[in-house]
Amino acid sequence: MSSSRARLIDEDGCQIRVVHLDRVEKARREAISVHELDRLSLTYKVLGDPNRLKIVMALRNVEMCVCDLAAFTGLTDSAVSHQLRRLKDLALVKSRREGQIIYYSLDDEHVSKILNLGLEHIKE
Amino acid sequence: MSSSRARLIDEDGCQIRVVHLDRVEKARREAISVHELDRLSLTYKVLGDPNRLKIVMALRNVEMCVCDLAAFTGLTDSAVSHQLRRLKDLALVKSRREGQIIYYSLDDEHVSKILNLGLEHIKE
DNA sequence: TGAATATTTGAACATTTGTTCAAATATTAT
DNA sequence: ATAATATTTGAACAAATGTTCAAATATTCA
Repeated sequence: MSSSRARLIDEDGCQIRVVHLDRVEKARREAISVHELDRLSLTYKVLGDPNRLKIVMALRNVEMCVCDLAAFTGLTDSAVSHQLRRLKDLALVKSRREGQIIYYSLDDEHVSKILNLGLEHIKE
Repeated sequence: MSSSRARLIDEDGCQIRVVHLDRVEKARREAISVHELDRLSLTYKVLGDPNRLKIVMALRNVEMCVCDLAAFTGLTDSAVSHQLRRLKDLALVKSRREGQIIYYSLDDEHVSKILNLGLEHIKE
């Protein structure tokens, strides 16, 4: 029997109930760092809003500026700009300036791959 | 020149400023449905919380029960159960009962692929 | 049956989030 | 310079979110 019921003392010294001690320890050993976990969850979170996702989906096909995205989403320029900043902070989109206009596009191939996998998943 | 500045009348009949009309129309043509957009954003949103993500990451390797996940995450059983329900509602995890214990695991290959891509992305 | 364990549920609360509005910045054209 | 356009910024507010707590289910074991 590879996993059996057990008890475990956690960081605070409190005894906590555990069913499969070996599994919990394995999970702890293989866990990513808190920093990576936070970064990864922020990455998904930023895709987890319909309007931001709509923006990102649009950028799969073409480079667009704030005005374009505002027209497409029905949001104000300001709202789009706020959302683009969050997307850029997490390296999901990048931008380049051409005169007054700033063009946004997806940051790299990972982003469109994540979107495609998500689409496949919901279409089952 | 494939795209030039233009104006556009939106659904409300309001004139809205647009820089690249052709791009906006292309984005509109190629947009997924509102239903799909909502479902997709919910899928990412559910991964967008550190504790839920920690749960999902743990389930990449082993099947675990609520107690195991509570021990691993440091959350109460109740909190884990609430989060698992959300994950299950969006088909990110599935469960099977064995006596009193309910074992949770990832729903399908898409989920671990999305996690791997996300990890690759943040590690650049 | 009744006690013990594992999990779920719903309401309540504090925190976080997305949008709006007004004002600021940056670039181009006159 | 000044005006016009494109975008950004910060504060404020309503709405959504995650956790807690207490109580309810579900299953097993004696």
